[in-house]
Amino acid sequence: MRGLHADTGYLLYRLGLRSGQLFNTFLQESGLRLRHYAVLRFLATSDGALQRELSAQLGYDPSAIVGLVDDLEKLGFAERRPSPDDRRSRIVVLTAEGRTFLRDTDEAGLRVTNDLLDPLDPAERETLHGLLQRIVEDRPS
Amino acid sequence: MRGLHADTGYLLYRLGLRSGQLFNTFLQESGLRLRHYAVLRFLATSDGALQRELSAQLGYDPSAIVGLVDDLEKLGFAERRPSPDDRRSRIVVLTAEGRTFLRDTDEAGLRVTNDLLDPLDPAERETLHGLLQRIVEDRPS
DNA sequence: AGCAATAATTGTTGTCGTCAATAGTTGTTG
DNA sequence: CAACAACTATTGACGACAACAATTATTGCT
Repeated sequence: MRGLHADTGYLLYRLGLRSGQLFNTFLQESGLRLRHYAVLRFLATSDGALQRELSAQLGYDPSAIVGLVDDLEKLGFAERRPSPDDRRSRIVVLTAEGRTFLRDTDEAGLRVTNDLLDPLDPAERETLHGLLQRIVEDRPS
Repeated sequence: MRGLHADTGYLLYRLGLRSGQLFNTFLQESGLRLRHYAVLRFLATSDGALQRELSAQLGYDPSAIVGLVDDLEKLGFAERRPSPDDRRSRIVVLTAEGRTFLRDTDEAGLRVTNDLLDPLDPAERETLHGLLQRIVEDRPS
């Protein structure tokens, strides 16, 4: 019988852990963690999102979003604005500082990924990326 | 700027989480978790391993191994034996019950992985597996 | 004999995910 | 239009989990 190392699902699990660790150590100096970074980058694409949208799109619990946005507000990278349509909702938007931060750390983030994918050549990375994306998109969460 | 979803490292992180969750829910009924299962399957290949070997090979902290082996012993799936060479070390071996458990759950485990990789055809799964294995083997931990 | 290194263990800390509960607001419908 | 159900953000609690530091017993070195 072969070890669990041979199973693709387990490989994904192990690599996911390692990837998360790499990202977190890279973000450490800025006081953020991976989840903050994910929120920031999502905000950069959407230009304003309700917290429940962040929750749904990123797969984090609504209660987790609260703390993340709190932290980002404290750092001045994002802010909550009242929704004109619904007074229950808050619209979270990226600030100018947040945008600057993203631009400054963009290449550093890519370097982390490049480091992880070191043993693969560019074509293989492209292949891997495509396969992973197909799996993710199959059942979004 | 594209969202973090587009980054391969982040995709790995997200899929790793999902894969771990799937495995854990599958193992739930047996009272085990993913890490227990990894230990069991490693023991099945090696027929006896020191705890520090489990730690090194599986990438878990030595202190984590203690609890895992404790649980496996309580369930009767593994046991600690004194090492004849070194009284500090314990040799962890799979019991007959542990072997039976592995045989019974083997196909269920494969089904979990198949479920996760549903959108990929067999050739693509092989490709993905090969790429992931290359990354894992590059810097084992 | 003395001292550094090692194996297993314990304890601590911070993060994470999930779930329950609440306050305020909106939508529905009887 | 009044009562009630559903929704939004928030708070709080709990267990699972990973990463580290510290401890004990043992071994190897010299």
